[in-house]
Amino acid sequence: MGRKKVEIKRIEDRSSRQATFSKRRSGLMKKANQLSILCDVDIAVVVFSSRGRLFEFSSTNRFLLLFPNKEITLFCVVFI
Amino acid sequence: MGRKKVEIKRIEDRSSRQATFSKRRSGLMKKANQLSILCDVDIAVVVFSSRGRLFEFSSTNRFLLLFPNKEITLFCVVFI
DNA sequence: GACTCTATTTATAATTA
DNA sequence: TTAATTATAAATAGAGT
Repeated sequence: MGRKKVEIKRIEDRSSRQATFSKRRSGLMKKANQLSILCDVDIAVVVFSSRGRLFEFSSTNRFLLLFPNKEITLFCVVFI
Repeated sequence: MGRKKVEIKRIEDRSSRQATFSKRRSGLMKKANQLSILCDVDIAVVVFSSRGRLFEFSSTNRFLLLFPNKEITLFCVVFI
């Protein structure tokens, strides 16, 4: 989906990896949102960066997203 | 990405919705897997169908996927 | 419902501003 | 560096099995 075919393995270059992370993370959340709407299903996506930053998507408040503290040593998605 | 542009709203036709769910769910999990590998991050995706079936992807065993029972009234993704 | 096919849309890698 | 641009790879809608 770009100028070149990309092999699916860890991107070693730091800035390339960061750029790809930003783009593809956005794409993943978009896809999750579309799927939840098109098919009327509940979806949660959680992504942890290597530095412990958390990115999440939830299609519904039927998921409780719990963030106990900023260190995020434990993170829960609870389906209620 | 298909023969026609699709508006992002609930697909009313049952079998079309089911077909799309199957295809796009597979696509979403694939994208999650690629992102986790390319960018070396941890990802969990949980999808609940309207009938309560659960589909999940986890890039790592740092996520504990807890299934208390088959009824799945409560489901947890725990980041450890 | 789950495959195959393929026209077409969409995502995105590399580049440029 | 952050934001567009654009050429190309990839996903997928619809049809047929």
